[in-house]
Amino acid sequence: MKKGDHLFLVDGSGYIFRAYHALPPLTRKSDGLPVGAVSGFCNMLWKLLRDARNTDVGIVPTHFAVIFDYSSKTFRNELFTEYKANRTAPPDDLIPQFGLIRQATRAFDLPCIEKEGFEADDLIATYCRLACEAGGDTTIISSDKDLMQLVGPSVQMYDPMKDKQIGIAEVIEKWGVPPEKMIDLQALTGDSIDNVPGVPGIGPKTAAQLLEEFGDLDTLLARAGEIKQNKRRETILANAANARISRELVKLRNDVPLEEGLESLQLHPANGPRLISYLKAMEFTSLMRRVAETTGTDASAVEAGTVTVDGFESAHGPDLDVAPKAAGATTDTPAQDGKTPALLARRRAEAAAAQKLDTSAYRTVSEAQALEDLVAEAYATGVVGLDIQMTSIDPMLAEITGIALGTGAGQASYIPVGHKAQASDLLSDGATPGQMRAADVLAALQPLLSDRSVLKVGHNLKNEWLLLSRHGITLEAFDDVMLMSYVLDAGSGAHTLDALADRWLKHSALTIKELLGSGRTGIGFDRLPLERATAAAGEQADMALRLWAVLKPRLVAQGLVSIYERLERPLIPALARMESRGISIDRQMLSRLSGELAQKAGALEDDIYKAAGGPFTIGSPKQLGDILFGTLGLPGGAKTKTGQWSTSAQVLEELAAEGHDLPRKIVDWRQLTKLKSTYTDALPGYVHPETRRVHTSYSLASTSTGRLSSTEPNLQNIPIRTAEGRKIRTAFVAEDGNKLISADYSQIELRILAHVADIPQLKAAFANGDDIHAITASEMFGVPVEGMPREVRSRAKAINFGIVYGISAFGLANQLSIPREEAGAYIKRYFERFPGIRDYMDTTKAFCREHGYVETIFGRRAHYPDIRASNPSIRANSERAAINAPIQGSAADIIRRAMVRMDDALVAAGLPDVRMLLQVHDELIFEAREEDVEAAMPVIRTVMENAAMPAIALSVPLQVDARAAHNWDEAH
DNA sequence: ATAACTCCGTA
DNA sequence: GTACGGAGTTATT
Repeated sequence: MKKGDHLFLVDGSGYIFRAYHALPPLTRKSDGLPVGAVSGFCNMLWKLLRDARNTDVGIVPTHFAVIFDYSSKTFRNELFTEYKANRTAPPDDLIPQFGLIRQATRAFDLPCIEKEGFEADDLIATYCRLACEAGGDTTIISSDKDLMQLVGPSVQMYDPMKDKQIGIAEVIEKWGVPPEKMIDLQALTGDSIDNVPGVPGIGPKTAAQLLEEFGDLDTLLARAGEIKQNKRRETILANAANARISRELVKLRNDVPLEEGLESLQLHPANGPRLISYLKAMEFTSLMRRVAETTGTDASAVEAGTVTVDGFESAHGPDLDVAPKAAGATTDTPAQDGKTPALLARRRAEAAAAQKLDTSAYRTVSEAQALEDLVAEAYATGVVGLDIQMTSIDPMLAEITGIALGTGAGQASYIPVGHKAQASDLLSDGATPGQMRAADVLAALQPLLSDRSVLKVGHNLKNEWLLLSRHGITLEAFDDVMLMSYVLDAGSGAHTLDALADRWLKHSALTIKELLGSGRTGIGFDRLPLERATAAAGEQADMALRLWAVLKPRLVAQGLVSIYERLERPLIPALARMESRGISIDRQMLSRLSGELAQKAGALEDDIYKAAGGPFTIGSPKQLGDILFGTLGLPGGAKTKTGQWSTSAQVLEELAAEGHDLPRKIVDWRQLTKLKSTYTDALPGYVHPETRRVHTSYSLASTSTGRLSSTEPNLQNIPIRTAEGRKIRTAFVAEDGNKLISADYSQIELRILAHVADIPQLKAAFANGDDIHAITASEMFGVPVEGMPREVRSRAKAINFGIVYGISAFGLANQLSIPREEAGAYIKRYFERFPGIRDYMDTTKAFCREHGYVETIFGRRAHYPDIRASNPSIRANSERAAINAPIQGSAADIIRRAMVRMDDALVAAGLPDVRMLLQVHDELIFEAREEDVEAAMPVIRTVMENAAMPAIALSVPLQVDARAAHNWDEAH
């Protein structure tokens, strides 16, 4: 063991008792063997081994051991016969689990350590000392206070059930003394369960206070006479001997002679087949599935091992230790060289493409017994496809039409609940017969949907999540194939279910259009005959499940599991909650604004017609172009790609600057009509009939960079730049007694650029809180920051933005309205002053050319297949996008992390009523009761500013500005 | 009815 | 120069 290594020591015995009491009882299905604690233990080990990085530990171990008590007799009984004497025998259903847990440890291929005469705690103390001497760090997996004395600079504890780290600060917080005084504290308080006498009447608070005052136990006992409180002084004096004995009992021995040295605790890759063999024998289906996925083992090829059970009649009968009877899996060293998951992924893809999708076995479920059987089948499989058909694409408005569950390839069931008579049957509008009541179906499915041990696989499950939450059901344990595809293939190909089925299953699914028709003649899914509905909905659930089998191994093979699990999947509940909360708008104000805008636009229209010599459709660029550049003979500028004269704002502005009247009026008219049609007229139409609020929908998978997008309505493009536009923002308001809080990252993309390109001047400027554009201008033009002309700073600002967008001389020239040569000179100058930026751009382009994608600082990928295009213009487009994506995408990842943590952080801060409502790329908008606002703002800022941690320690600080007001305009 | 195009609102 | 979504017009189906 060496410096940088990290040893995990699991307190196995401690865990057994804790898990037994904390976790719900669980028995092996086939024979009723109690296995709750074993299951908890296995899940915990797997989590620590596979993704300790994703727990509060945040570290991947290099060494690992599980430590057990050998027996209840130890050297402490010689010191004090009554030690642990009043321990009662463990409960009957816990007894068989002791042996099973040791077997589990061996199945995990981990050292299982115990020693006669010593407690597990002594062994842990000894390994801690050895690791410390070797320069390594240690994490003790336990929350037992008896072990807290070991905590120090290189030793921490971790509570796996609460996902909480315990370091020096946490010990002090909990007990009021630092770890090295824990022994003295426990000597004073004693422990009734272990029969450690201590001093009667002294609890942790008093003990901490005494130790604070006297320093340590010996000093306290020597100077006990000085204690003012009579009773306390007397009991301490009378129990001094007990305190000293107690100290010996609680003090851990760190000199236990060990058979296994640190080197034998070195962690090696999981033995997939061996572990699966054990898990199969224990019938831990869902963990087995996860292990199989991750290690690239075909679980069906591994036979269940045998487990020995003491003190319990097992149907599996007695046998030796766990051992796979057949190592039928692909390899014994899965995941070791990275080839196996890739192989598995490829094999799965081939199998999926080869297997024809057969819908003939789909069933329609219309009675309680069949539904019950279906639920039982789902539990047995452990993973099901899920698709809910709704009456609207908007889950805030939709009712349930039917629910499809896929239980295996070609196996799906559809439970119709909301089908109505067919459209052709105009006379009856009643419900189709053969359907259960929605409420009964939901009640029957609720346990399954909320059960963490059964994985629900669907496509774009945010809608399902939101709909179910409206019915009081929390969807737990789900995977979303759309998000998996997005993580794997953002930038190359669509992520719709149809597209994925086409790509991976070589199956062309029925499109909505084919199924329901469209437009006037189209019907709703609820008008479909049950037979066709079953085929269509079953197919969706079936496809989702099959796609999962293809995409999950690909995630593993490409090392993208963490992105998916940290940055994508948890956003489903987070966004669903935001969408369902919605935001309040002032409809009166919008209607008043509409009137004003109409009046102003109308006045302009008259002027425009006069100047043009007659009425025409101002909104038609074609007609407008004809009039401006034909009839009126103004000098035309740019052309559009179809050869028309461009009438863009930029062209019109230039004409206006030359003294022409009409173009200015057109620009103004366009602005007014844009605001009216897109915002003041459209927004009220989105107010929900019941909540009276506007509920946007966020799309998680529609950008190439990782940003979200917002639709129906798009609340990410509400005006702000012009005074006229800002009025629209003031119509976004808080409820009475509440305020809106807007918190936005300041210059997050430039900060990320400074970090990834490692630019000393920019990093220093951000660290000092300087004006970044002024610093840039100063570097480039040699002008001092003090008294810098506005014009100089704003040029530098445009260049900074340009850099983030993958600058070109052409683009910068356009932006600044300067000749291209001048823009080119600026860029050259910029690269001279900041050579790191050019390096970043060159290496990013080269990386993208080599791999076909670029990565954010967290490892999210964005693909640019055109990066190798022979057409220079297409290639250059991809290059700029590739330069921008890591920056824009990293910023998107950071705010995603903040959003994932936000609700919990607010609850933990005692602010459960503060609601996150909107995200606008670098801004989050909340609604809070007025009395909560002051407390909420620092919590929000802290979560946002620390969102990159602990995964990435940015070399530049993040800064968040937060403001509260009654409306969005004033809050921003 | 749908698609393409142009324009413009945001970060 | 990056990333989006939506409205309106026009041409096509």
